[in-house]
Amino acid sequence: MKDLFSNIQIKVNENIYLKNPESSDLGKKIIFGSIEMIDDIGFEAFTFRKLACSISSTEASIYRYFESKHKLLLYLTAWYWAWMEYKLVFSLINIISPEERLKRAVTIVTEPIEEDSNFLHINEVKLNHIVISESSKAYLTKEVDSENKEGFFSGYESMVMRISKVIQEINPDYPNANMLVSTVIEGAHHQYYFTEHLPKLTTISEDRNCITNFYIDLVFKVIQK
Amino acid sequence: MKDLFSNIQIKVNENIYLKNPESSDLGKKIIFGSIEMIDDIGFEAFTFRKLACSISSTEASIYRYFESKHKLLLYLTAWYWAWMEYKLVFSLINIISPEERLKRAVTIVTEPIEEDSNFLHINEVKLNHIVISESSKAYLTKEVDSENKEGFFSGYESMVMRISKVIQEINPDYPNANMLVSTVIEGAHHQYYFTEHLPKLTTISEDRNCITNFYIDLVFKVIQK
DNA sequence: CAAATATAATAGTATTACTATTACAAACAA
DNA sequence: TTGTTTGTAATAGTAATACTATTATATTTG
Repeated sequence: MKDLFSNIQIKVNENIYLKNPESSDLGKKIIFGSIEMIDDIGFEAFTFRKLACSISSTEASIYRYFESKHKLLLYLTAWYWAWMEYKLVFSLINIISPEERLKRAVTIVTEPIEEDSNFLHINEVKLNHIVISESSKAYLTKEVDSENKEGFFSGYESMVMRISKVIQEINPDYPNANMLVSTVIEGAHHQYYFTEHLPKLTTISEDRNCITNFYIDLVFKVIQK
Repeated sequence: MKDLFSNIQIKVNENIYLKNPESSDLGKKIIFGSIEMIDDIGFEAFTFRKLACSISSTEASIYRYFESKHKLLLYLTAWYWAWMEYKLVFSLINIISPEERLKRAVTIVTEPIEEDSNFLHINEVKLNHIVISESSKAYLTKEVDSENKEGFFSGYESMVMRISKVIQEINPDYPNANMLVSTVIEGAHHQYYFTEHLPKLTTISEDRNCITNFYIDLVFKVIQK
Protein backbone atom coordinates (compact mmCIF):
# COMPACT_ATOMS: atom_id res chain seq x y z
CA MET A 1 0.00 0.00 0.00
CA LYS A 2 2.76 2.42 -0.90
CA ASP A 3 2.12 5.52 -3.00
CA LEU A 4 -0.74 3.85 -4.82
CA PHE A 5 -2.74 7.05 -4.91
CA SER A 6 -1.78 10.61 -4.40
CA ASN A 7 -5.26 12.01 -4.87
CA ILE A 8 -7.51 9.73 -2.87
CA GLN A 9 -9.52 10.97 0.10
CA ILE A 10 -11.29 8.96 2.80
CA LYS A 11 -14.88 10.15 3.08
CA VAL A 12 -16.46 10.56 6.49
CA ASN A 13 -20.14 11.21 7.34
CA GLU A 14 -20.57 14.98 7.03
CA ASN A 15 -22.72 15.31 10.13
CA ILE A 16 -19.86 14.29 12.41
CA TYR A 17 -17.95 17.53 11.88
CA LEU A 18 -18.89 21.20 11.65
CA LYS A 19 -16.19 21.94 9.07
CA ASN A 20 -14.29 19.27 7.17
CA PRO A 21 -10.82 18.99 8.74
CA GLU A 22 -9.43 17.78 5.40
CA SER A 23 -10.34 21.18 3.92
CA SER A 24 -7.67 23.31 5.59
CA ASP A 25 -4.21 23.20 7.08
CA LEU A 26 -5.56 23.88 10.55
CA GLY A 27 -8.02 21.01 10.13
CA LYS A 28 -5.24 18.58 9.25
CA LYS A 29 -3.17 19.80 12.19
CA ILE A 30 -6.15 19.16 14.48
CA ILE A 31 -6.39 15.56 13.24
CA PHE A 32 -2.65 14.98 13.38
CA GLY A 33 -2.31 16.54 16.84
CA SER A 34 -5.33 14.81 18.33
CA ILE A 35 -4.07 11.39 17.25
CA GLU A 36 -0.69 12.10 18.83
CA MET A 37 -2.22 13.39 22.04
CA ILE A 38 -5.01 10.85 22.56
CA ASP A 39 -2.55 8.03 21.95
CA ASP A 40 -0.16 9.66 24.39
CA ILE A 41 -2.33 10.68 27.36
CA GLY A 42 -5.65 8.89 26.71
CA PHE A 43 -9.08 10.21 25.79
CA GLU A 44 -10.11 11.17 29.35
CA ALA A 45 -7.12 13.45 29.92
CA PHE A 46 -7.28 14.83 26.38
CA THR A 47 -8.86 18.30 26.14
CA PHE A 48 -9.31 20.82 23.35
CA ARG A 49 -7.31 23.31 25.42
CA LYS A 50 -4.27 21.04 25.55
CA LEU A 51 -4.65 20.20 21.86
CA ALA A 52 -4.88 23.87 20.92
CA CYS A 53 -1.73 24.56 22.88
CA SER A 54 0.18 21.70 21.23
CA ILE A 55 -0.68 22.79 17.67
CA SER A 56 -0.30 26.52 18.46
CA SER A 57 -3.94 27.34 17.88
CA THR A 58 -6.87 28.06 20.17
CA GLU A 59 -9.71 26.14 21.79
CA ALA A 60 -12.37 28.11 19.94
CA SER A 61 -10.76 27.44 16.58
CA ILE A 62 -10.98 23.72 17.20
CA TYR A 63 -14.66 24.10 18.12
CA ARG A 64 -15.16 25.46 14.58
CA TYR A 65 -14.36 21.95 13.31
CA PHE A 66 -15.84 19.71 16.01
CA GLU A 67 -18.64 20.54 18.41
CA SER A 68 -17.19 18.29 21.15
CA LYS A 69 -14.30 15.95 21.84
CA HIS A 70 -16.77 13.10 21.56
CA LYS A 71 -17.48 14.05 17.94
CA LEU A 72 -13.75 14.22 17.25
CA LEU A 73 -13.43 10.64 18.53
CA LEU A 74 -16.35 9.63 16.30
CA TYR A 75 -14.53 11.24 13.36
CA LEU A 76 -11.30 9.35 14.04
CA THR A 77 -13.07 5.98 14.28
CA ALA A 78 -15.23 6.69 11.23
CA TRP A 79 -12.09 7.58 9.28
CA TYR A 80 -10.42 4.38 10.49
CA TRP A 81 -13.26 2.11 9.35
CA ALA A 82 -13.53 3.88 5.99
CA TRP A 83 -9.79 3.34 5.55
CA MET A 84 -10.09 -0.32 6.57
CA GLU A 85 -12.87 -0.83 4.04
CA TYR A 86 -10.72 0.62 1.26
CA LYS A 87 -7.89 -1.70 2.30
CA LEU A 88 -10.29 -4.66 2.31
CA VAL A 89 -11.70 -3.90 -1.10
CA PHE A 90 -8.22 -3.68 -2.63
CA SER A 91 -7.05 -6.82 -0.88
CA LEU A 92 -9.96 -8.86 -2.32
CA ILE A 93 -9.82 -7.50 -5.88
CA ASN A 94 -9.30 -10.25 -8.47
CA ILE A 95 -9.08 -12.98 -5.83
CA ILE A 96 -11.44 -15.76 -6.89
CA SER A 97 -11.08 -18.49 -4.28
CA PRO A 98 -13.64 -17.84 -1.50
CA GLU A 99 -11.31 -19.45 1.06
CA GLU A 100 -8.47 -17.15 0.09
CA ARG A 101 -10.85 -14.18 0.15
CA LEU A 102 -12.00 -15.01 3.68
CA LYS A 103 -8.45 -15.53 4.84
CA ARG A 104 -7.48 -12.13 3.49
CA ALA A 105 -10.53 -10.43 5.02
CA VAL A 106 -9.85 -11.82 8.49
CA THR A 107 -6.20 -10.87 8.13
CA ILE A 108 -7.05 -7.26 7.27
CA VAL A 109 -9.07 -6.78 10.46
CA THR A 110 -6.80 -8.69 12.83
CA GLU A 111 -3.20 -8.14 11.69
CA PRO A 112 -0.88 -5.49 13.16
CA ILE A 113 -1.30 -2.18 11.34
CA GLU A 114 1.37 -0.57 9.21
CA GLU A 115 1.58 3.03 8.10
CA ASP A 116 -0.08 4.15 4.90
CA SER A 117 1.92 6.85 3.17
CA ASN A 118 -1.09 8.05 1.21
CA PHE A 119 -2.35 10.00 4.22
CA LEU A 120 0.47 12.06 5.61
CA HIS A 121 -1.48 13.83 8.34
CA ILE A 122 -2.67 10.53 9.83
CA ASN A 123 -0.49 8.05 11.65
CA GLU A 124 -2.40 4.80 11.13
CA VAL A 125 -0.39 2.87 13.72
CA LYS A 126 -1.31 5.31 16.47
CA LEU A 127 -4.87 5.57 15.16
CA ASN A 128 -5.17 1.78 15.43
CA HIS A 129 -3.99 2.06 19.03
CA ILE A 130 -6.71 4.63 19.67
CA VAL A 131 -9.38 2.49 18.01
CA ILE A 132 -8.35 -0.42 20.25
CA SER A 133 -8.23 1.55 23.50
CA GLU A 134 -10.80 4.30 23.05
CA SER A 135 -13.25 3.63 20.22
CA SER A 136 -15.68 1.57 22.27
CA LYS A 137 -16.23 4.73 24.33
CA ALA A 138 -17.65 6.24 21.14
CA TYR A 139 -20.63 3.88 21.10
CA LEU A 140 -20.97 2.83 24.75
CA THR A 141 -22.99 5.94 25.52
CA LYS A 142 -26.61 6.87 26.08
CA GLU A 143 -26.60 8.71 22.74
CA VAL A 144 -25.79 5.55 20.74
CA ASP A 145 -29.29 5.12 19.31
CA SER A 146 -29.67 8.65 17.95
CA GLU A 147 -26.09 8.70 16.68
CA ASN A 148 -26.62 5.35 15.00
CA LYS A 149 -29.69 6.77 13.28
CA GLU A 150 -27.51 9.53 11.87
CA GLY A 151 -25.20 6.88 10.42
CA PHE A 152 -22.16 7.65 12.55
CA PHE A 153 -21.30 3.95 12.82
CA SER A 154 -22.11 2.94 9.26
CA GLY A 155 -18.43 2.44 8.36
CA TYR A 156 -18.11 -0.28 10.98
CA GLU A 157 -21.42 -1.81 9.91
CA SER A 158 -20.52 -1.96 6.25
CA MET A 159 -17.18 -3.57 7.12
CA VAL A 160 -18.99 -6.31 9.08
CA MET A 161 -21.47 -6.86 6.28
CA ARG A 162 -18.77 -7.12 3.62
CA ILE A 163 -16.94 -9.85 5.53
CA SER A 164 -20.22 -11.64 6.30
CA LYS A 165 -20.83 -11.85 2.56
CA VAL A 166 -17.45 -13.51 2.05
CA ILE A 167 -18.41 -16.09 4.68
CA GLN A 168 -21.64 -16.73 2.80
CA GLU A 169 -19.65 -17.38 -0.39
CA ILE A 170 -18.21 -20.42 1.41
CA ASN A 171 -21.21 -21.56 3.45
CA PRO A 172 -24.50 -19.85 2.48
CA ASP A 173 -26.32 -21.80 5.22
CA TYR A 174 -24.26 -20.49 8.12
CA PRO A 175 -26.77 -18.41 10.09
CA ASN A 176 -24.59 -16.31 12.37
CA ALA A 177 -22.12 -14.61 10.04
CA ASN A 178 -22.60 -11.10 11.45
CA MET A 179 -22.25 -12.32 15.02
CA LEU A 180 -19.10 -14.21 14.09
CA VAL A 181 -17.52 -11.26 12.28
CA SER A 182 -18.13 -8.73 15.05
CA THR A 183 -16.87 -11.28 17.57
CA VAL A 184 -13.64 -11.56 15.57
CA ILE A 185 -13.12 -7.82 15.10
CA GLU A 186 -13.84 -6.86 18.71
CA GLY A 187 -12.00 -9.95 19.92
CA ALA A 188 -8.80 -9.12 18.05
CA HIS A 189 -8.82 -5.59 19.43
CA HIS A 190 -9.21 -6.94 22.94
CA GLN A 191 -6.43 -9.47 22.51
CA TYR A 192 -3.98 -6.74 21.46
CA TYR A 193 -4.97 -4.69 24.49
CA PHE A 194 -4.77 -7.65 26.85
CA THR A 195 -1.35 -8.66 25.51
CA GLU A 196 -0.03 -5.27 26.55
CA HIS A 197 -1.93 -4.65 29.77
CA LEU A 198 -3.78 -7.70 31.11
CA PRO A 199 -1.70 -10.67 29.92
CA LYS A 200 -3.53 -13.20 32.07
CA LEU A 201 -6.62 -12.70 29.89
CA THR A 202 -4.92 -13.85 26.70
CA THR A 203 -2.32 -16.24 25.37
CA ILE A 204 1.14 -14.75 25.10
CA SER A 205 3.28 -15.78 22.15
CA GLU A 206 6.41 -14.60 20.41
CA ASP A 207 4.70 -15.00 17.05
CA ARG A 208 3.75 -11.61 15.65
CA ASN A 209 0.83 -13.16 13.74
CA CYS A 210 -0.50 -15.31 16.54
CA ILE A 211 -3.70 -13.30 17.00
CA THR A 212 -4.44 -13.34 13.26
CA ASN A 213 -3.71 -17.07 13.06
CA PHE A 214 -5.99 -17.74 16.02
CA TYR A 215 -8.93 -15.97 14.39
CA ILE A 216 -8.38 -17.44 10.92
CA ASP A 217 -8.39 -20.93 12.47
CA LEU A 218 -11.46 -20.03 14.54
CA VAL A 219 -13.48 -18.68 11.63
CA PHE A 220 -12.84 -21.63 9.31
CA LYS A 221 -13.66 -24.17 12.02
CA VAL A 222 -16.85 -22.39 13.05
CA ILE A 223 -18.39 -22.00 9.58
CA GLN A 224 -17.66 -25.54 8.38
CA LYS A 225 -20.77 -27.48 7.41
CA MET B 1 -30.00 -20.08 43.03
CA LYS B 2 -32.83 -19.23 45.42
CA ASP B 3 -32.31 -18.78 49.14
CA LEU B 4 -29.37 -21.15 49.12
CA PHE B 5 -27.47 -19.05 51.62
CA SER B 6 -28.54 -16.34 53.95
CA ASN B 7 -25.09 -15.67 55.35
CA ILE B 8 -22.81 -15.57 52.35
CA GLN B 9 -20.88 -12.46 51.35
CA ILE B 10 -19.10 -11.72 48.08
CA LYS B 11 -15.55 -10.58 48.85
CA VAL B 12 -14.03 -7.69 46.91
CA ASN B 13 -10.40 -6.51 46.89
CA GLU B 14 -10.11 -4.23 49.94
CA ASN B 15 -8.01 -1.62 48.17
CA ILE B 16 -10.87 -0.69 45.84
CA TYR B 17 -12.91 0.98 48.60
CA LEU B 18 -12.07 3.28 51.52
CA LYS B 19 -14.75 1.73 53.73
CA ASN B 20 -16.53 -1.52 52.96
CA PRO B 21 -20.00 -0.64 51.67
CA GLU B 22 -21.30 -3.99 52.95
CA SER B 23 -20.49 -2.82 56.52
CA SER B 24 -23.27 -0.26 56.93
CA ASP B 25 -26.75 0.66 55.84
CA LEU B 26 -25.49 3.75 54.04
CA GLY B 27 -22.90 1.64 52.23
CA LYS B 28 -25.58 -0.73 50.95
CA LYS B 29 -27.75 2.19 49.90
CA ILE B 30 -24.78 3.59 47.95
CA ILE B 31 -24.40 0.31 46.06
CA PHE B 32 -28.11 -0.12 45.48
CA GLY B 33 -28.57 3.50 44.38
CA SER B 34 -25.52 3.59 42.14
CA ILE B 35 -26.63 0.47 40.25
CA GLU B 36 -30.07 1.99 39.68
CA MET B 37 -28.65 5.32 38.57
CA ILE B 38 -25.77 4.14 36.35
CA ASP B 39 -28.12 1.72 34.60
CA ASP B 40 -30.60 4.53 34.17
CA ILE B 41 -28.53 7.52 33.02
CA GLY B 42 -25.13 5.99 32.15
CA PHE B 43 -21.73 6.30 33.80
CA GLU B 44 -20.81 9.64 32.20
CA ALA B 45 -23.88 11.47 33.49
CA PHE B 46 -23.72 9.71 36.87
CA THR B 47 -22.26 11.87 39.66
CA PHE B 48 -21.85 11.49 43.41
CA ARG B 49 -23.98 14.60 43.87
CA LYS B 50 -26.94 13.07 42.03
CA LEU B 51 -26.45 9.76 43.85
CA ALA B 52 -26.33 11.51 47.23
CA CYS B 53 -29.55 13.29 46.39
CA SER B 54 -31.33 10.10 45.32
CA ILE B 55 -30.44 8.18 48.51
CA SER B 56 -30.96 11.22 50.77
CA SER B 57 -27.35 11.50 51.82
CA THR B 58 -24.48 13.80 50.88
CA GLU B 59 -21.61 13.85 48.43
CA ALA B 60 -18.98 13.87 51.18
CA SER B 61 -20.50 10.83 52.86
CA ILE B 62 -20.15 8.83 49.65
CA TYR B 63 -16.52 9.91 49.37
CA ARG B 64 -15.98 8.15 52.72
CA TYR B 65 -16.66 4.87 50.92
CA PHE B 66 -15.15 5.47 47.48
CA GLU B 67 -12.44 7.90 46.55
CA SER B 68 -13.89 8.42 43.04
CA LYS B 69 -16.68 7.30 40.78
CA HIS B 70 -14.10 5.29 38.87
CA LYS B 71 -13.35 3.23 42.01
CA LEU B 72 -17.07 2.68 42.51
CA LEU B 73 -17.29 1.28 38.97
CA LEU B 74 -14.29 -0.96 39.73
CA TYR B 75 -16.11 -2.16 42.85
CA LEU B 76 -19.28 -3.02 40.94
CA THR B 77 -17.40 -4.99 38.28
CA ALA B 78 -15.22 -6.75 40.86
CA TRP B 79 -18.34 -7.73 42.77
CA TYR B 80 -19.94 -8.99 39.53
CA TRP B 81 -17.00 -11.25 38.64
CA ALA B 82 -16.72 -12.60 42.19
CA TRP B 83 -20.43 -13.40 42.02
CA MET B 84 -20.03 -15.04 38.59
CA GLU B 85 -17.19 -17.17 39.92
CA TYR B 86 -19.34 -18.37 42.80
CA LYS B 87 -22.12 -19.22 40.34
CA LEU B 88 -19.61 -21.08 38.14
CA VAL B 89 -18.18 -23.11 41.01
CA PHE B 90 -21.65 -24.21 42.11
CA SER B 91 -22.72 -25.01 38.58
CA LEU B 92 -19.73 -27.33 38.05
CA ILE B 93 -19.86 -29.12 41.41
CA ASN B 94 -20.25 -32.90 41.06
CA ILE B 95 -20.40 -32.72 37.27
CA ILE B 96 -17.93 -35.27 35.95
CA SER B 97 -18.24 -35.14 32.16
CA PRO B 98 -15.75 -32.54 30.83
CA GLU B 99 -18.05 -31.73 27.90
CA GLU B 100 -20.96 -31.06 30.21
CA ARG B 101 -18.68 -28.97 32.45
CA LEU B 102 -17.58 -26.83 29.50
CA LYS B 103 -21.12 -26.42 28.28
CA ARG B 104 -22.18 -25.22 31.72
CA ALA B 105 -19.21 -22.87 32.03
CA VAL B 106 -19.90 -21.19 28.69
CA THR B 107 -23.57 -20.97 29.58
CA ILE B 108 -22.84 -19.20 32.88
CA VAL B 109 -20.87 -16.40 31.15
CA THR B 110 -23.12 -15.97 28.12
CA GLU B 111 -26.73 -16.59 29.23
CA PRO B 112 -29.17 -13.82 30.22
CA ILE B 113 -28.82 -12.99 33.92
CA GLU B 114 -31.52 -13.64 36.50
CA GLU B 115 -31.84 -12.10 39.92
CA ASP B 116 -30.15 -13.72 42.91
CA SER B 117 -32.24 -13.29 46.04
CA ASN B 118 -29.23 -13.88 48.28
CA PHE B 119 -28.08 -10.29 47.77
CA LEU B 120 -30.99 -7.98 48.35
CA HIS B 121 -29.14 -4.69 47.92
CA ILE B 122 -27.86 -5.72 44.47
CA ASN B 123 -29.99 -6.06 41.35
CA GLU B 124 -27.96 -8.53 39.31
CA VAL B 125 -29.95 -7.93 36.10
CA LYS B 126 -29.15 -4.22 36.15
CA LEU B 127 -25.59 -4.91 37.27
CA ASN B 128 -25.16 -7.17 34.24
CA HIS B 129 -26.41 -4.32 32.06
CA ILE B 130 -23.78 -2.05 33.61
CA VAL B 131 -21.02 -4.62 33.13
CA ILE B 132 -21.98 -4.89 29.44
CA SER B 133 -22.23 -1.15 28.79
CA GLU B 134 -19.75 0.41 31.20
CA SER B 135 -17.24 -2.06 32.59
CA SER B 136 -14.75 -1.79 29.74
CA LYS B 137 -14.36 1.86 30.77
CA ALA B 138 -12.93 0.51 34.03
CA TYR B 139 -9.88 -0.99 32.33
CA LEU B 140 -9.56 1.08 29.13
CA THR B 141 -7.65 3.79 31.00
CA LYS B 142 -4.09 4.96 31.39
CA GLU B 143 -4.12 3.64 34.99
CA VAL B 144 -4.78 0.04 33.91
CA ASP B 145 -1.24 -1.20 34.59
CA SER B 146 -0.95 0.12 38.14
CA GLU B 147 -4.51 -0.94 38.96
CA ASN B 148 -3.85 -4.38 37.54
CA LYS B 149 -0.80 -4.65 39.82
CA GLU B 150 -3.05 -3.97 42.79
CA GLY B 151 -5.23 -6.88 41.70
CA PHE B 152 -8.34 -4.87 40.83
CA PHE B 153 -9.07 -7.14 37.85
CA SER B 154 -8.17 -10.47 39.46
CA GLY B 155 -11.79 -11.59 39.63
CA TYR B 156 -12.07 -11.43 35.85
CA GLU B 157 -8.70 -13.12 35.44
CA SER B 158 -9.53 -16.00 37.73
CA MET B 159 -12.83 -16.53 35.90
CA VAL B 160 -10.97 -16.79 32.57
CA MET B 161 -8.41 -19.18 34.04
CA ARG B 162 -11.06 -21.45 35.56
CA ILE B 163 -12.83 -21.87 32.23
CA SER B 164 -9.51 -22.35 30.42
CA LYS B 165 -8.83 -25.29 32.74
CA VAL B 166 -12.14 -26.88 31.79
CA ILE B 167 -11.14 -26.57 28.13
CA GLN B 168 -7.87 -28.29 28.95
CA GLU B 169 -9.77 -31.18 30.52
CA ILE B 170 -11.14 -31.88 27.04
CA ASN B 171 -8.15 -30.99 24.90
CA PRO B 172 -4.90 -30.50 26.87
CA ASP B 173 -3.06 -29.65 23.65
CA TYR B 174 -5.21 -26.68 22.66
CA PRO B 175 -2.79 -23.76 22.95
CA ASN B 176 -5.08 -20.71 23.00
CA ALA B 177 -7.56 -21.45 25.76
CA ASN B 178 -7.23 -18.05 27.48
CA MET B 179 -7.58 -16.19 24.20
CA LEU B 180 -10.66 -18.24 23.33
CA VAL B 181 -12.31 -17.70 26.72
CA SER B 182 -11.83 -13.94 26.81
CA THR B 183 -13.04 -13.77 23.20
CA VAL B 184 -16.23 -15.56 24.26
CA ILE B 185 -16.87 -13.47 27.38
CA GLU B 186 -16.25 -10.10 25.73
CA GLY B 187 -17.99 -11.29 22.58
CA ALA B 188 -21.17 -12.26 24.39
CA HIS B 189 -21.31 -8.89 26.14
CA HIS B 190 -20.93 -7.12 22.80
CA GLN B 191 -23.61 -9.22 21.15
CA TYR B 192 -26.14 -8.31 23.85
CA TYR B 193 -25.27 -4.64 23.41
CA PHE B 194 -25.42 -4.83 19.61
CA THR B 195 -28.76 -6.61 19.71
CA GLU B 196 -30.22 -3.64 21.55
CA HIS B 197 -28.39 -0.74 19.91
CA LEU B 198 -26.45 -1.68 16.76
CA PRO B 199 -28.40 -4.59 15.28
CA LYS B 200 -26.53 -4.59 11.99
CA LEU B 201 -23.43 -5.78 13.86
CA THR B 202 -25.01 -9.00 15.07
CA THR B 203 -27.53 -11.67 14.12
CA ILE B 204 -31.02 -11.02 15.36
CA SER B 205 -33.09 -13.99 16.49
CA GLU B 206 -36.23 -14.62 18.48
CA ASP B 207 -34.48 -17.34 20.44
CA ARG B 208 -33.59 -16.13 23.92
CA ASN B 209 -30.60 -18.48 24.07
CA CYS B 210 -29.26 -17.75 20.63
CA ILE B 211 -26.13 -15.97 21.88
CA THR B 212 -25.33 -18.78 24.32
CA ASN B 213 -25.93 -21.42 21.65
CA PHE B 214 -23.67 -19.56 19.21
CA TYR B 215 -20.76 -19.49 21.67
CA ILE B 216 -21.21 -23.11 22.84
CA ASP B 217 -21.12 -24.23 19.21
CA LEU B 218 -18.11 -21.99 18.57
CA VAL B 219 -16.08 -23.21 21.53
CA PHE B 220 -16.60 -26.92 20.84
CA LYS B 221 -15.74 -26.53 17.15
CA VAL B 222 -12.62 -24.48 17.86
CA ILE B 223 -11.05 -26.79 20.47
CA GLN B 224 -11.63 -30.02 18.56
CA LYS B 225 -8.43 -31.94 17.83
C1' DC C 1 -20.08 10.03 82.12
C1' DA C 2 -16.11 11.70 79.59
C1' DA C 3 -12.85 10.67 75.96
C1' DA C 4 -12.19 8.70 71.70
C1' DT C 5 -13.77 7.47 67.49
C1' DA C 6 -16.84 6.76 63.65
C1' DT C 7 -19.85 8.99 60.67
C1' DA C 8 -22.02 12.67 58.14
C1' DA C 9 -22.91 17.59 56.68
C1' DT C 10 -21.42 22.26 55.05
C1' DA C 11 -19.21 24.87 52.10
C1' DG C 12 -16.10 25.23 49.47
C1' DT C 13 -11.92 24.87 45.10
C1' DA C 14 -9.86 23.58 40.74
C1' DT C 15 -10.74 21.86 36.45
C1' DT C 16 -13.28 20.81 32.40
C1' DA C 17 -16.43 21.01 28.51
C1' DC C 18 -18.39 24.22 26.03
C1' DT C 19 -20.09 29.14 24.25
C1' DA C 20 -21.01 34.15 23.26
C1' DT C 21 -18.90 37.75 21.37
C1' DT C 22 -15.44 40.30 19.12
C1' DA C 23 -11.35 40.89 15.96
C1' DC C 24 -8.98 40.18 11.90
C1' DA C 25 -8.05 39.25 7.01
C1' DA C 26 -8.74 37.86 2.36
C1' DA C 27 -11.87 38.14 -1.74
C1' DC C 28 -14.80 40.43 -4.57
C1' DA C 29 -17.95 44.10 -6.50
C1' DA C 30 -19.31 48.82 -7.30
C1' DT D 1 -10.42 53.21 -4.16
C1' DT D 2 -14.04 51.93 -0.78
C1' DG D 3 -17.41 48.96 1.22
C1' DT D 4 -19.38 44.48 1.87
C1' DT D 5 -19.18 39.72 2.41
C1' DT D 6 -17.22 35.68 4.11
C1' DG D 7 -13.94 32.64 6.21
C1' DT D 8 -11.10 32.19 10.18
C1' DA D 9 -9.32 32.81 14.75
C1' DA D 10 -8.89 35.01 19.48
C1' DT D 11 -10.76 36.75 23.97
C1' DA D 12 -13.07 36.03 27.74
C1' DG D 13 -16.13 34.08 29.60
C1' DT D 14 -20.21 30.30 31.98
C1' DA D 15 -22.09 26.13 33.92
C1' DA D 16 -21.17 21.85 35.58
C1' DT D 17 -18.26 18.35 37.52
C1' DA D 18 -14.87 15.85 40.33
C1' DC D 19 -13.02 16.22 44.43
C1' DT D 20 -11.58 18.27 49.34
C1' DA D 21 -10.96 20.89 53.79
C1' DT D 22 -13.26 21.69 57.71
C1' DT D 23 -16.85 21.42 61.06
C1' DA D 24 -20.69 19.04 63.38
C1' DT D 25 -22.99 15.16 65.29
C1' DA D 26 -23.62 10.46 66.74
C1' DT D 27 -21.82 6.22 68.74
C1' DT D 28 -18.76 3.46 71.24
C1' DT D 29 -15.59 2.51 74.86
C1' DG D 30 -12.97 2.81 79.23
